[in-house]
Amino acid sequence: MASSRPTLADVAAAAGVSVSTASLAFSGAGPIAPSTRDRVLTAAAALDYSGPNPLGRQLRSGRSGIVGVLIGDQLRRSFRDPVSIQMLDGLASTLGPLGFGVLLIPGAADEPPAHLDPLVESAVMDVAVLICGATADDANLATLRRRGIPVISVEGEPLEGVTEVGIEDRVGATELGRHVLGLGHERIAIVTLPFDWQRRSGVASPARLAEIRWEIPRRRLAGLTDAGIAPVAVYETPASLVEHGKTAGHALLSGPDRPTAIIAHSDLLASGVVLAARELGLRVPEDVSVAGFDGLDLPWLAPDVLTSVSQPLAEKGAVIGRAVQALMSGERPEPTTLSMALRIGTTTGPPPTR
Amino acid sequence: MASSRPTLADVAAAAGVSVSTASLAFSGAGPIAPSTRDRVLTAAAALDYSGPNPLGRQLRSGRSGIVGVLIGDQLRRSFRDPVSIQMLDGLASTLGPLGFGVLLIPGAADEPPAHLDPLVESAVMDVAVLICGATADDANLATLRRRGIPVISVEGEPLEGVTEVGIEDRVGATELGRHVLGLGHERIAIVTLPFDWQRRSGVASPARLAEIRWEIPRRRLAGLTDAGIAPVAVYETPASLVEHGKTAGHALLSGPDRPTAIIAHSDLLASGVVLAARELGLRVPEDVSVAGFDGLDLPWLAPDVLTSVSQPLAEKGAVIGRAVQALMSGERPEPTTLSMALRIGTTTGPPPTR
DNA sequence: AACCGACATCGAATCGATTTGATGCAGAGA
DNA sequence: TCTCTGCATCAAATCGATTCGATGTCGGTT
Repeated sequence: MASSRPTLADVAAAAGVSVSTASLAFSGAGPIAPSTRDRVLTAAAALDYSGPNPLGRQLRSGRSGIVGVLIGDQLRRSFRDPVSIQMLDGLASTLGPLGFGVLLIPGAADEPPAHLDPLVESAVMDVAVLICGATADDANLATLRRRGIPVISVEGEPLEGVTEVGIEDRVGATELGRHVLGLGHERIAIVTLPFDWQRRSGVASPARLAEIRWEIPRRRLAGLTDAGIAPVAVYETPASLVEHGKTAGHALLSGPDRPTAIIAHSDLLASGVVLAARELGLRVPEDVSVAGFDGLDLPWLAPDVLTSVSQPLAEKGAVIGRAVQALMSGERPEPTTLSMALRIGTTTGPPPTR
Repeated sequence: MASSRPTLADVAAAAGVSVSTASLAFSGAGPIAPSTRDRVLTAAAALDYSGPNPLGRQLRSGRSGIVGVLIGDQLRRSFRDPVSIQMLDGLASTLGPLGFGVLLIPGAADEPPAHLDPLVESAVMDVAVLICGATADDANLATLRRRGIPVISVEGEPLEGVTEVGIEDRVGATELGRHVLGLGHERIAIVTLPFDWQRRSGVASPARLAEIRWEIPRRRLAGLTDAGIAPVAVYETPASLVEHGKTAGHALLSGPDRPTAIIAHSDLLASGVVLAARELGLRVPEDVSVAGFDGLDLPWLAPDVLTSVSQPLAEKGAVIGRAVQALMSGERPEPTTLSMALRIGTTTGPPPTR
């Protein structure tokens, strides 16, 4: 009593009212005389009571106000990608004012995860957001379903009972591809996001290209094919990081018959390619054109601006936030697909005349 | 019953045992006959029961398994800094296996925050971590104290009842300063982290230098002073971002009597300075030396390696994780101060001979 | 045969709040 | 004066689990 923190019952006793009345004084849900409320609040202040314990409230209401965000990768890697960060910021900004908190659930260090994440199994959450392109055989997804937690999937494949939020990246890729083709390029190479857990690094064989597991590289490659691009090489990277783009750029630009244009599946990869080109003494875009994906502002490339396809990251976060809200009010929100916009920068131009 | 999810009581009824026995079957805390446990687990599987509801467990135990991390800034800005990310990754990696989740609590968009963050006020958490250098007058800190939530403060000022985790950045700054002085530099400029909520941009006046509110720039400046550096200019930036470093670099290196060395309070700022120097046609380190703080790997500067003072970011996260664990077992963990290590890269050298 | 201890199981209290339905009281209308 | 209405208040049930203390049963010891 003296040692532990005061409870609503203590406050009610001190104010000389019942627990229910004290509850009403805090929640305001129900009729209460102003004088009584004041008395309760005064007693609470005197006891240094900091408001109703959220645990009790949660048990009663069945709501925790927590949105679990499954990163599907280690934070270290995932959060070096501004794409994740900006979306998460948009999400947190939308959710915060609604009283929701974001619980980070990082992926396992071993890939594919051998054991289920204990947090997915046991953490309290009202809604889960898979921000990593979920697939149907995802073990985490199965667990969330069993627990009865509504799921929002970002850029994943369409799944039964899951709210989708996506971007038109296939269309965006096609636009980007058409832009590059329109400049007159014929020898075009592609630097892709990882195909699966293997996260290989190197030029992908036709066999490898036929077994792309993850949705995002598949869609973006398909979009480029739609544009009519027949790449001279498709280079797979282990993650969307500058250094992997650099490695790919060196590999693609060092050999004979180098491509005149390189299209990367992310701006981070593309910026690595630009850096590699510069290191090799190649001018961008005079000697080689480079295009990316996402539409980020990359200060270290300035004054160059990457040609890219912009996705509305903050809006993506906001859309997810609204979907969370809708799920909490018992609605089944519609799947949303956000459009992308071609951004022509300074890193693409006509191919060199030889 | 049929509509809502099954509870432990339903499982117990189906298995023909009491609720307490069913609880024992799941928790394993107490003697139970293997046959009985099997019966309960079978009944649970038949009912599609996914294990005890964490809300109920939490109310009883008073523990939520959630660690609140107060970012103290917008995610967007804060997470563009690899320092925060890597530390957060270390923290999440340590906490995850212990069954703790990380709840992100972003700072308000308006600065200083006019209203209290509702999450600080009401979110469930066992421990709060202030990763942004807390000051004594922090409103969030007061709220957390009132709620009786133990607080861990990273790189903040020493505060009553708060567990400190810090780095020896004052000492590190001194080592870095000695290194630069030892090379023979006399005209040294400093690019600092923001002094307070105002987040000004530009050369700081002596008056301004006397009223630094935030701990980190104050300590790092003090460390450089300890080394015997009397800077020709101290340039304050609004945030630790590449573009702000670039702005500062342009301002400091464009005028007459430019400094021969620039020391920045973060690697991100320092890398901006390097980029600015390159844009101005200055060679690093032949024309100007640049040093940073944190010891990050910045792929876009390669093959250059920034001279810097490394802090053990992953270890910092791990130390915080262990402090959380200690606080949960009722101990009062000792404050920890991690040491830094001078890393001499390729961006510092002797001053140009004129 | 009486007793004791170990062990499995159960009933009931507990955690801290919300919420429903009941109660009491005051003022208005007949 | 009696009743009816409306409002403030309260007692008790509820949310879903954990845990303490009690009960019952069985085997073994003296």
